[in-house]
Amino acid sequence: MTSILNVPAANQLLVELPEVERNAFMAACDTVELSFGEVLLQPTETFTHVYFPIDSFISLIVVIDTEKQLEVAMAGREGMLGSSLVLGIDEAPLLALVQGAGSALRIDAGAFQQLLLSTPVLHQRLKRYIYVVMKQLATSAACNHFHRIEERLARWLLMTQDRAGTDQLNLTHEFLAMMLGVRRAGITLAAIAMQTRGLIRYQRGTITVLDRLGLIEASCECYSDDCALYAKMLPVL
Amino acid sequence: MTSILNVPAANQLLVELPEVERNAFMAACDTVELSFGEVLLQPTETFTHVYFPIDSFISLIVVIDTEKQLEVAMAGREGMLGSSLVLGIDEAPLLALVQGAGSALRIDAGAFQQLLLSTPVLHQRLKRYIYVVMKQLATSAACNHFHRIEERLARWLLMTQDRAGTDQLNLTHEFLAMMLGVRRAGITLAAIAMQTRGLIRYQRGTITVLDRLGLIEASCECYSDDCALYAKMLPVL
DNA sequence: AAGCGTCGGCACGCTAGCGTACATAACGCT
DNA sequence: AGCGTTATGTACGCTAGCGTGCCGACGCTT
Repeated sequence: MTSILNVPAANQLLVELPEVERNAFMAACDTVELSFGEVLLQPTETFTHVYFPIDSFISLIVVIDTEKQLEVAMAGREGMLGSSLVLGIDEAPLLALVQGAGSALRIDAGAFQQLLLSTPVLHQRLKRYIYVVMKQLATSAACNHFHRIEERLARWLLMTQDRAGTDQLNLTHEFLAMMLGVRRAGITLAAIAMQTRGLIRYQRGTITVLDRLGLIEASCECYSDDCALYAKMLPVL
Repeated sequence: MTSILNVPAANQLLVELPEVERNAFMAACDTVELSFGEVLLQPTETFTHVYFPIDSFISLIVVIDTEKQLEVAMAGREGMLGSSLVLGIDEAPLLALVQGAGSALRIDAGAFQQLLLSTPVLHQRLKRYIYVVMKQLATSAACNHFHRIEERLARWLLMTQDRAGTDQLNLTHEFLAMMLGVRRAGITLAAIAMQTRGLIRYQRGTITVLDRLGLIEASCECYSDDCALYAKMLPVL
C-alpha cells in the first residue's frame, strides 16, 4: 500500500453509488472552486454547505490560541468536509482551511441531510468515513506526541502528495510549521536533512518529492497505518 | 462549569429517555461488574457488547508499540464504550481498559443495533456523543502536543475524579505515566510539585484531591473546554 | 537596475522531557 | 520480625525542540 488513493478524478466517497443515489446527489449539488488559504469554516460555526473535494483538499485544524495550532486531519478527494452533519450536528468542530486549490462538489447543508434519508448506501459509507476519521484523530494524537519532526514531516508530505496528485507542492516552511505545530526553524532543519538524503528538493515555496519510497521509509508508520485503514474501511469499490 | 457530571448514579446518556425507549433498552441489557485492569477490547477486535458505565469508567488507549501508548479518551457514566456500532462498524478502534472498577449496563452488540432502529431519541443522543468524542480527540491531539506534563496531569486527575465520583483515586505514578505517555519519573516530579502546592496528597498508590479549584487552575484550559462541550452538546436534560 | 518583501539558513542559550539506574520506603505475607 | 514486592525519590548526562534574532538570497515590482 503506497497511497490512500486510487486514481479516478472524482470524490471517492461518491464513486460507484447506485444509480438512484448518484442522480439524487448530483441533482442537489453544484461544483465550486476552492482557492488556497480560504477559510471555509471557523470552529463552532454553523455548516451551510458540505464539500466533497475533487482535486482540492482541506486541512482541519485545532486552534488553541494564535500561537498554537495543529492540523489533525485532512480532507481530499478521499473524504469530505461536514461529516458532523451525518451525525445530525450542524456545528463545525474544527477550523477548515483550503490547503490545495481546486474544485469540489458542494451541497447545501439542509439538502444534504434530506438527501441522506433516501440514500442508504451513501449514508452508510459516510458513517464508515466518520469511523475512519475518528481512528485517525486518535492516531494523530499519539503521532504528534511521540514522533519526531522529521518523521511527521515526511508523513505530512506523503499525505499531501496523495491528495494533490502531483509531486510539486507549493508550501513554505512557515506554513508547514503551522501545520505540524512546531517552529519554522524546526521545519528548515528537517527539510535540509531530507533534501540531503535526496528525498525531496525545494526552493522558495516549492517542495518536490523526489523519492517517494524513501519518504515512506523516513516517515513514521502512521502513514502506512492510515493507508491501510482506508483500504480496509473504504476500499475503492 | 466545574465538572462534566451532574450527580445521578445512572448513565447520563440514558437518563430521561422516553418511557418506551427506556423500557426497550432495559429489557435488552443487563448489569455487569467491571474490575480494574480488565481489557474489554483490543484494537480491531469485534464488539460483542456495548457498555454504558454507571460508576465504572474505561480508558481508551492508542497503542503504538509496547513502549508507546497514550490515553486519548475516557468513558464513564457520561459516555459509553462501543459508539462505533452506532455508525454500523463492529470493530473496536482503540484499546479499552477498565480504569475504575464498578458496574455498567451491558447490551449485546446485535441487540443494540436492532434497538437503535426503534429508539430515535437514544439514537440521536448517541450521535451527539460521537460528535463530542471526535472533538475531544482533536483537542487531545493538540493538548498532548502543546501542554506540559503538570497541566496534563491536573486535567487528567480532574477528569478521573469526575468519573470516579470520589476524591480518593487509586493510581500509581507508573500507571499515570502510561496514560499520559511519559516517563514514570516525569509524573513523580509533577506530582511532587502539585503536592507541595497543596493541590493533592498521595501515598503509595492513592492520590487524594485536596483543592479542586486549584487543580483546575493548574490544568490546561482543555479541561474546562471539555466540560463546556459536554454541557453544550449533551446537557443533563 | 534598484528596491523591497518574503523565504530560508543558521546560531545562541535555554527548557522539558528522555532513558537509565539506583536507593529508599511502604506494604503485605508468612 | 523478616522478606520480597512494589511504589516513590532522585540523580546523571543527553536530546529534541523552543524562542529569538539576524543575515543573506531570491524574485517580484516598478
